[in-house]
Amino acid sequence: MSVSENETPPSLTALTTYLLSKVGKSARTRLAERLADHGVRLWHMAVLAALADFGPHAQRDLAARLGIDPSDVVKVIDELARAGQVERNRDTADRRRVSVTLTPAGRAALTALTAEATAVQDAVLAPLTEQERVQLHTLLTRIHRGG
Amino acid sequence: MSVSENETPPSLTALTTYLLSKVGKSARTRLAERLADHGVRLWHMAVLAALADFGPHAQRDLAARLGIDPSDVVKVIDELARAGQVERNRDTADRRRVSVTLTPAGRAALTALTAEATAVQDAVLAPLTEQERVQLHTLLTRIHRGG
DNA sequence: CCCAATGGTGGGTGTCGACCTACTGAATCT
DNA sequence: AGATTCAGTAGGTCGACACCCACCATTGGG
Repeated sequence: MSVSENETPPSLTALTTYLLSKVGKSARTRLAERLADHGVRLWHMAVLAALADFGPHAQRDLAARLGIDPSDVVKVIDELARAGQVERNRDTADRRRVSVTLTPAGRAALTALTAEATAVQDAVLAPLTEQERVQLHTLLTRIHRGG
Repeated sequence: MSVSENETPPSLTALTTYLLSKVGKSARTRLAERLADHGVRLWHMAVLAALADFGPHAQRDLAARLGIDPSDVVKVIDELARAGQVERNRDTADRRRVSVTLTPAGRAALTALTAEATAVQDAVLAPLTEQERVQLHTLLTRIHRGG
């Protein structure tokens, strides 16, 4: 039985693509696990964040902003509303639209979720110094905006 | 109708966790699409890479190295074998084991797939300078080894 | 006033990855 | 030889995610 079976093939680690997808997935998974303890998934947090940052949205606008299907937004909002973190109100001007608003409970939930995300971040970025973390964040931001 | 509905919530982009998972997913998805043109998925490439870098493996060892379930390795190897990129041979010493070997066709396939990965990489990392790409790769490598 | 377009809703589909179980043939231990 | 462990295999489950279509209420244009 050979000794070294733990190492990832260098052919893969040589590819930034691979590292990106691997590390990203690790971050994603860990975060998802933490969020699950709060009974939410990643999209719930994204919706709460969008509402906190930009105020009330029509559901259609939420879908556009977050890049998800409108019919999926419905389901996420359903669950957030059931948890009292979000409020649905028919738009008085255009009664087809539903305006979604963050409740105080929702804002509190977002704070808690953000704390979880930060915790995961500390764990994932443990091997890096403070300065390197900033560096990484800057690089990722550039990529994110550009692509 | 508000003007700015395209921006991602700052609450999210402030989290390296978020950027990591988002950018990582983007890389993953793009790569998967390219690989699909060759009729393979990510695991196929990983297996080919492992065989190229470390030589023949028992299927069990492949599973251990890549961190996937042995029963899933079977399916991947099935497909690679059907494509003639890999050879199954019973280990003469321990006839329970199946030694999996890379064929020349497999090596050629890996080269092609690596080229695709590099292409995706260029696209994803387009906003970065050469030096920054190296920087990013170094940081990711540290994280990958550490976590 | 009728018709087309729009926002929201419910339901269903397909893929993918991770996982789990039962079974086989072979090796190993006693 | 018998019992136990191990490698591989076939099969199914489950959750997440993305996507799609049909339907309803409403709006706005001709």
